Amino acid sequence: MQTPTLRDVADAAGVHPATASRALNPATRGLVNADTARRVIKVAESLGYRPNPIARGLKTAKSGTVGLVIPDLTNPLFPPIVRGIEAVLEPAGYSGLVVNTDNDPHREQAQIESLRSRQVEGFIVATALLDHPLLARLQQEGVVMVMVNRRPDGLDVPSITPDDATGIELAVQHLADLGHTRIAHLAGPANTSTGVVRARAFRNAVRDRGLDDDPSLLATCRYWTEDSGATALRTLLDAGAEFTAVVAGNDLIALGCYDVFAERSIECPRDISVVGFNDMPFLDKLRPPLTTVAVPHQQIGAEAARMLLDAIADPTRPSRSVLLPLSLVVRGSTAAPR
Amino acid sequence: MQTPTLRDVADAAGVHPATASRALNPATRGLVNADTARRVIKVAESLGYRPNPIARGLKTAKSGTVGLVIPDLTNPLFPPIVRGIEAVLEPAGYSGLVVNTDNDPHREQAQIESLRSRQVEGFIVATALLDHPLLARLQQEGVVMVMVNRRPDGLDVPSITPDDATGIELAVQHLADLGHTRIAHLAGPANTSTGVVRARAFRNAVRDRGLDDDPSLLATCRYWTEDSGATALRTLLDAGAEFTAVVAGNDLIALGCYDVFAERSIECPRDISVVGFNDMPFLDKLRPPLTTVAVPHQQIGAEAARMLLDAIADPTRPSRSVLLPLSLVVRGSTAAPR
DNA sequence: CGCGTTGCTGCAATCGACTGCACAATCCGC
DNA sequence: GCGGATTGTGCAGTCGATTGCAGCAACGCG
Repeated sequence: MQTPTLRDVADAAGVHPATASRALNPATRGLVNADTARRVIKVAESLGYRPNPIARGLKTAKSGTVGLVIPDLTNPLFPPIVRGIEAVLEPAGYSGLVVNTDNDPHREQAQIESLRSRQVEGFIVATALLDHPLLARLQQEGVVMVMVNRRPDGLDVPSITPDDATGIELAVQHLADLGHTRIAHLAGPANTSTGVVRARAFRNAVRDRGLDDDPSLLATCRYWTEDSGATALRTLLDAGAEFTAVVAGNDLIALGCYDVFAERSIECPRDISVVGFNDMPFLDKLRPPLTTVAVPHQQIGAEAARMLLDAIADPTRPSRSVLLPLSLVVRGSTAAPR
Repeated sequence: MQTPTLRDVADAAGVHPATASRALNPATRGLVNADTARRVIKVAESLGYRPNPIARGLKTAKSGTVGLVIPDLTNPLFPPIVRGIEAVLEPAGYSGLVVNTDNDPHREQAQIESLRSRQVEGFIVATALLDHPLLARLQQEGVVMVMVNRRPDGLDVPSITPDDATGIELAVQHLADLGHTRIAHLAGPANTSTGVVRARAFRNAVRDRGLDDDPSLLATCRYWTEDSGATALRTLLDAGAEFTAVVAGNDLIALGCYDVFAERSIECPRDISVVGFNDMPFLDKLRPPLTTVAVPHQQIGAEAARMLLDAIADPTRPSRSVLLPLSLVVRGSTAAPR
């Protein structure tokens, strides 16, 4: 016999399947005589009974799965988030279905449709752009979801994001402490909330400290990539901007700076200091090791999963947004200006 | 109305649900009048009908999901493999459920049990140790699975692995061409097939080329980690072994070497050359950039998924094993010996 | 004209678990 | 010792799609 069914358990325990079902379900166990329940449970165990989630899902319209929508799993940012999510999902009896959108709206839509037809009970979305009609629609349809890392405009959705503003402040403060006064910022894409939030935080931080707040020290990257970072830095340099330090929108952009440094034999940190953002793995192996803002990715994932489970349990619960605190990891890419 | 059901489609098309079902299923469409089928399909489309995989799964005992068992998603080795897998699974209408085992046999067992109760139709396993009783048991029970990256002993399971032997040969050949004659090997753990295969390949390659085949030039790492790599290299160095190049069991072990170089002010590649294995991301950003053997991870994943789908379609199909070709990426960590 | 095919469609059961409702058994108080 | 309340269980229908079997119509052939 393959995996025993509820009926097998009921027969073996000498009760009706309905009774067995109630005995096995903690929520309805109270309806059953305690002795009977115990007996059923024992029989179920000895038979190695495992409820079939498919059958259960058919009746209850619950699948025990949630969709994880991320741009690209091979971006080192996301694996820790996914692990954090699964760490919470698993003990709750849920699993996550991961899909990659490559930031392509069509792909995203198709993937989300596919997940919905798979009856996922909710979504954790890491692909939110500032303006995101698809998510707005889902939201309207009452689909449960939680945003991580990004926060879309005008959408009342729970979100977990790092405290970008404070992170940027840490970076700027560190550079200011070292004596830098002309600090450039290579901002992330303007259509991502992360990009604009960090850029705004940068200007505020610079102003608050009375450092040079010069628009010519700001360049915006088209994508969150090394190449875009390199391009942005070249633009700044070619325009003749003068600065002794760079706050990069994220680590990949900072890596792009390293490429430009090599091209133009600029020495880091002697000529220019650089601070990244995210603390990707292996940054300490770079030469020089990259100073960066550490983001608790795993914790972000865990928090998001918890929030999603809450929302699934009670969809009327008002949406909260959580900002997670960051810290600066000082390594070798920052030093006092010459 | 929420998502329409088959019954809705049937009603709208004026046919019996059974007919609608047959019309919508390509495999049974032949049983239905072509006109009727066309009509049903059109109605289904206009209603936005999406079959409910849960209900379908209940009847057909198929879930459209497969389990992906990996040690740790945050290890940069795995994300590309997972993407490769999903790229193949998705168009076939399957999704992958990812679990992390952290190489803990208990956790692995629990995870696999959980996946089985979720009715996955097969497994892609990346955690295989050389001796793996659990997998042997599953195999006996007729569970469909495919192994990636590792090949367990005495288990007749399809597997996709990089052609480790050839990869190691490429590395050794490259070093020999540069003029190295005393080459050390920091082998991966002895309980992993990858570890022993590469170590064996190393000895053969060295012998074949008439280089020094000295047992004192071999150290085995306990784990596939930076720390283990560093420890192994220190052991070799402390024992007074003389060599001008190191072939590391993988990139992480090679990174461990970098740490030791920094500790003992050994200059790479001037004093010692290093070759890694896997071509993890961002290796080109190291100083010096790491020469390594590139493994087509995404392709490995894709191939594994294809094989698994084949095996699901026809479980009697004999198990094949595929070796994927590798290439050497020469960067800055190798040079001629002084 | 009658009988047997063929082709298409409908009926109803099924997968495994859940659940509203009815009914039986027990218990209580009076 | 009887009516009514309180448990505890069983019955049967349900979720949505699939499928073996039966039935019906049209058609061909003798």
